[in-house]
Amino acid sequence: MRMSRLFSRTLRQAPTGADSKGYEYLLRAGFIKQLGAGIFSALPLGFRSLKKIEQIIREEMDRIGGQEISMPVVNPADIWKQTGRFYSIDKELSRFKDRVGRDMVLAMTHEEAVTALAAQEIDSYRQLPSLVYQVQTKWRDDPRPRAGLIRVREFTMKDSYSFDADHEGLVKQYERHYEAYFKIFGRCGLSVIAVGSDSGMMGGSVAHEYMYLSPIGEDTIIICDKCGYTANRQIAAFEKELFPEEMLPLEKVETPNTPTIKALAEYLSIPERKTAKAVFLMGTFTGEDQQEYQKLIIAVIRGDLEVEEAKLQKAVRAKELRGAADDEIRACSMEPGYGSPIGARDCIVVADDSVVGSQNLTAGANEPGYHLMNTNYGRDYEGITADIAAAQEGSACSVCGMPMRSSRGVEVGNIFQLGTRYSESLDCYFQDVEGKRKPVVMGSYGIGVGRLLACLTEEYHDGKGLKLPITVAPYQVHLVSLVKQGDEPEEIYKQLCDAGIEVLYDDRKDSPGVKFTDAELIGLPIQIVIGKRTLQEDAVELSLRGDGEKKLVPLSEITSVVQEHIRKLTEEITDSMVVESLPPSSP
RNA sequence: CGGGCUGUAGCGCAGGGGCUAGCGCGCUUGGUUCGGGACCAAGAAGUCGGCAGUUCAAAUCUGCCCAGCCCGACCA
Repeated sequence: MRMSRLFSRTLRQAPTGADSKGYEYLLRAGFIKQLGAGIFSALPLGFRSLKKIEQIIREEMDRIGGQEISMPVVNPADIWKQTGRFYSIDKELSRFKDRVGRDMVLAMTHEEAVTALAAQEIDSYRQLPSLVYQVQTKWRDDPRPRAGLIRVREFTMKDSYSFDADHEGLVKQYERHYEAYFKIFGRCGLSVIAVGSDSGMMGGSVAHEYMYLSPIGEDTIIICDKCGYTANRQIAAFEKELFPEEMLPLEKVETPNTPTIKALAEYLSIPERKTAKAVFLMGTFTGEDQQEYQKLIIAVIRGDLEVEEAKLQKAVRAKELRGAADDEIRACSMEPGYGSPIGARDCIVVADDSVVGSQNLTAGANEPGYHLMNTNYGRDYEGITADIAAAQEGSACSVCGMPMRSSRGVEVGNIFQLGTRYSESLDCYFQDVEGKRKPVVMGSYGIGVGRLLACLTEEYHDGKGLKLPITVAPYQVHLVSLVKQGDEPEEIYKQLCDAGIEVLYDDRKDSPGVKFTDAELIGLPIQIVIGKRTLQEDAVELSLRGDGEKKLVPLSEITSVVQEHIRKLTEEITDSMVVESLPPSSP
């Protein structure tokens, strides 16, 4: 491609709002352009990178037996009603009516569509196992898009769906994906870790997320360096130290101006672990009649711990949680800042293991300025008991007991064992060897293509611009011509193209400085400079992005030398690839 | 959805009741230059986010709306 003809251009200054370096360079190098909040166009350079990522994904999906298909972005709402997600998902799912008034949705994922499709195609065990995938646009009306391509509303996703006759089959396909994903990310040059995750709105039991560890990530990952346990904090287990004691009688004490655990512990001179904290949330539930209703939830946890809302939401099976307002708390006979489940009414009490296993905790008296000492679960109040505590930096690993660390991560892929939830509700059944009708056992597997590119640009840049790995860079070679006369540049360009090498050829009439700066900004892995000086020696200058080392290459050897570099650079990526297998004891 | 900030030329910004709305970069034309964001000259380009109001007069003041960004809520 000639740069004089390139549709996009580079920007000297980043548009405002480009807060991360990766995003800034994507914009400045002319890879992407924003159209609206969380809505982006891919320009030629960005589009080429995205295509390369997709190609890698296709190859690895094909390798594990995937067959590519394409499913519609617009779905009739019926199938979403049948699985219940039309009702259970909030505004993130965009709905509209067609001209006849039929309910339609913009697919945010394709479990419904693929299950409806499989229901028509699959009727015998002989057709199983099966695996289909697509690279398709998704729309999710995220309440707050941000961070460039990391969190957008419209995006491209590779989603695959496995169909099996039984759970063992599903596990096999799941394992294959588990490894294939490491190959995909590895070939792109991104190191990720797989962590156990919450299955969220997908339902199902086992799920993993692939995390690119970075401070810009919005997920918190808990990692045990000792034994290798990793999990999203939303489900991360940890060992809680309990403090069992003989129960003592309740005692009401005056505790002015102590609405927080910290203030209370200081006022009474007791450690925070001797207190019970009440966290009030309003949960949205769907009743048996499909009607939504709200109910206050009081989560009780030991004062030295924090509530993990995802765990809590799971424990109470709420569709949604939000912080409760003060008057909503008072409506249930409790007092914000001095609250406890003792004396509460019309609400759901959830007690963390920590308050079940530790006695004589100081909790609110539901009266401003007063607390109760020696409250005890079971004697003074009851409710659902569960682990609803958030693991933190330093929490003890539930497997080996060592202190764990926490890290931020970006979720670039996920895999779910769905089971039969979708096949049952959409009537996707097959006949087994014995002629018995059974629901197909399904798995669902996603990779965010744009998000992956965003992570790659976060990982691969320096002060001057991008330096994407050769496997995903839009072109392999940046050919910079500094000479105004002679046919050499055109000949070299043609020669490289004819050899099947991907070349971005800077044939513009700009000054050398402009060309060098743009070459660094776009950051293609191999850079070739043709100058008067080099031509006098019948050579060009070749350098690799990042190492700054320049060497002269004779004109006659350019193609072979470039091919050798491409081979080596590609090899370096594949050599450093680490493919892990699904740990046998995984959740 | 709550809180905050910002909308003026392609990008980055200045101007903040008064007469033809500016600057840098970019763009166009001509010339010079030619290995690290060159120089000279001449140009093109903005209904100042929208609507309404106040005023003799609004980019400027007020209200409403829209859009984008940041924090939070939220989120496969």
